[in-house]
Amino acid sequence: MSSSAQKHDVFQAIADPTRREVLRLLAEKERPISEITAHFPMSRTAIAKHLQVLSEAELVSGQKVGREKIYRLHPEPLTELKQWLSFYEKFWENKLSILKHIVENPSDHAIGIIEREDDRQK
Amino acid sequence: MSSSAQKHDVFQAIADPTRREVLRLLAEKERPISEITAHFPMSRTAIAKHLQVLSEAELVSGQKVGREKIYRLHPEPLTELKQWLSFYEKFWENKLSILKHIVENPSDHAIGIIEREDDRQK
DNA sequence: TTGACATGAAACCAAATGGTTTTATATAAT
DNA sequence: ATTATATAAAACCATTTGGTTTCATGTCAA
Repeated sequence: MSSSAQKHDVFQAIADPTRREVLRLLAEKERPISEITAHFPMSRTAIAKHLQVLSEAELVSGQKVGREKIYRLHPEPLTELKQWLSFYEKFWENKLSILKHIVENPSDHAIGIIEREDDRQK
Repeated sequence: MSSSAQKHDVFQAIADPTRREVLRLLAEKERPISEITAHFPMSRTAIAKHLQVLSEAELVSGQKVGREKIYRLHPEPLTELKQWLSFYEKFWENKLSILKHIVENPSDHAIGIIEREDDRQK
């Protein structure tokens, strides 16, 4: 895993479940690497690399304090994700609202039958 | 790239820029593989594999019509992304609103503002 | 000052990823 | 019937990814 900047964007950064869990941990509070590592069944080195990826995406930043390196969440880049999502929201919200309408008005979706029944009665 | 189901989730599916562009194209209208391929500088086979990944994440589905396979967008799985994002929204929106407030009221930015906003939330 | 602790850095590795080319098969059009 | 079109499937390949182990370095504590 190289350390050059700009190699990972926010989409790639959140693709990995371990990294998403790291973000969740840092959302609670800032933590040193070893404390983060304690939550996972893998080595400190592996976590350090995940932090590197998150750092390239600018979702976290680390500051050395004494012999520890304290990482903290930096959620702003997620706005890019939100923007990307908003484009698709209209699509699925439309679909879901149609579904919602059917569920809330169970009589409506048999209109054809009802009209035919009315016709018969005439 | 294997074809077994459940191997790719929505987070992985959208991590690749090509796949995001494929989604955008399918948001406009449903299209056969070759029409999608025409928008990219890579082979039809490569695009077919990307469609496979998107299909595993249930973001698209393909239906054979004659000799073509027509793919269409299936945006519902993006709700998972939206839910995941909503957890972090409060963080950055808080930060941005504080910044906005400071920008709009240059006179009264010391610490007091932030502490007062924290108090309101308690 | 001597360990113990927290991290950094490098070498290594297997598997996944993102692409290619080749070959085969079904359908449409002439 | 023949040919062109659209896709499928498989083999192959280089690079990236996600992990490891090992060794070096800086810092805190006794």
